Amino acid sequence: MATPSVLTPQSEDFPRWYQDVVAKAELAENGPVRGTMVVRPYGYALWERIQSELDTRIKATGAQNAYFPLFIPESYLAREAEHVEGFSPELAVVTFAGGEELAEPIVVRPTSETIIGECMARWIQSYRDLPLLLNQWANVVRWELRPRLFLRSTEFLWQEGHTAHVNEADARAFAARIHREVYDDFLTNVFATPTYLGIKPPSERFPGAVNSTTAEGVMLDGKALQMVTTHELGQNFARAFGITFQSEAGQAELCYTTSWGATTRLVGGLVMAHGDDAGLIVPPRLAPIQVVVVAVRDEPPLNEAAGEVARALRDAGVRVEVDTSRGSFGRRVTNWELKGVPLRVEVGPRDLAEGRVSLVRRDVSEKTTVAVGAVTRAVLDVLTEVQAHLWRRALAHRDANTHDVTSVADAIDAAKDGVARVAWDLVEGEGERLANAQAVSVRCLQRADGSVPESSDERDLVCLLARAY
RNA sequence: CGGGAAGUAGCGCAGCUUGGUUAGCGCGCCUGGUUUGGGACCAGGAGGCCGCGGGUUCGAAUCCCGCCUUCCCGACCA
Repeated sequence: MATPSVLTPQSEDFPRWYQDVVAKAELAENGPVRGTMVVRPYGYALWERIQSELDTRIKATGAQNAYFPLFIPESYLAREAEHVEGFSPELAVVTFAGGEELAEPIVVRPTSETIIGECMARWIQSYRDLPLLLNQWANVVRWELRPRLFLRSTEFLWQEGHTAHVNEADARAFAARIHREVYDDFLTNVFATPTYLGIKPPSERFPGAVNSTTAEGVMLDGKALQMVTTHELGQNFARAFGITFQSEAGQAELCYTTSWGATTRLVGGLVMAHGDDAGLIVPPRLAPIQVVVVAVRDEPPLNEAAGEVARALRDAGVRVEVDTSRGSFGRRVTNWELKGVPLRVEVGPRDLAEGRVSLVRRDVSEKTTVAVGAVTRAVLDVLTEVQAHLWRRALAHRDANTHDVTSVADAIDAAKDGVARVAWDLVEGEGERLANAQAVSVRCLQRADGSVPESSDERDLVCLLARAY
């Protein structure tokens, strides 16, 4: 079963391979304005699955969805000094509308802390109104100099959570909960992507945050990708927007706020975390199509059998599709492999004669046969195994590409094609500058045991360095 | 935004150096037929402001200028 080469091989040119997958799996294409992206139906189906899984988890924490405007008065951003400084270079600003020059320029949201902060200030009166837990699904715009589909686009889709709390401990605990129960749980159990959980060094923090967490994935080429992030915003935005509450004791106090997000970048991460030279590989629990049933020939008995198998699987809760397209068998198979459907059920004349069907896993070149009556059980088992195998494989890849080192020079060297782990004390300051000069950055800080620190002031932290998307 | 490469049919490309009939090829697409267990074959067919704008010229895909877009490498970022 030699796999025909329809893509640039990863080993030949990884960025080219990535683009080929995005194009040939029909995930997305470039829009007419630089940096914009047309997300095609299959790419959007992947995003909808991501949305659905995250949204369920977000709501389980008590957060509620709402929607805030795309347009934000420029003056809002200016109220938080670091925030405006951080985002100014990538803002799209509307200065002309309705046929005339605007009195005050309007910013297209790069993120919504400011406009939501202004609402929070009005909505929160008393400690009884806290915590206030909001989330929105929206598009945002950050003018990108070097766009890449999904990984870095000028307009992208995301979820942004925004919360307000009575004190620092509550805010910190909630951000940590989101990091763990929403993001890490999703990345582990659905996305099958092991990450390094940690906090960002001060240099990489969100503009206006006092602390940012990250989950850094290790892609197949050894580069790191920030998959998700949470921020403790301290009282910075509360101060800027007057987000105050009356305490139990009757005192006016400033809230502590958080924000946290996951973006369409995850689709790019999916491609680069699990794909191979035949295309995308989607973990079963994420896959919009978990099983495709392919009749080997376009003949009534085969089509009927394929339809029956699909019906049984659908009844068992499997997301299944029957391939009813014309064209040669090989062509159709190749297309499903490009799209990364985790399991293919083939129904051919020989199968039918023997009362069985063939199962072909996408993650490994392995074909098995199973009696028609046992298909559902077998498919469920195989999907479970594929999910587990993708996790194990990605974990092994992450660990094999992570190297413990004891000097800045070795760290920079090891980070050229992988992740370097080294004491933060060695790197902080001059070492970080040296690394940055070589396109290597500090991806996150962890405690020595790999757990997530509460702040970068903790002693004896380690840092992970890598090249990053 | 700096350095490099490139824009010709849906995709990949040739043609440009040396301006001149009707702008070609492969894949894909449409029609008909034969096929079908890993990208099938035959025949017929459709599809082009040659990236956009300006200039030179009797005449521009081809020469000149400007702009836009894409890709690679850097600085900024989820």
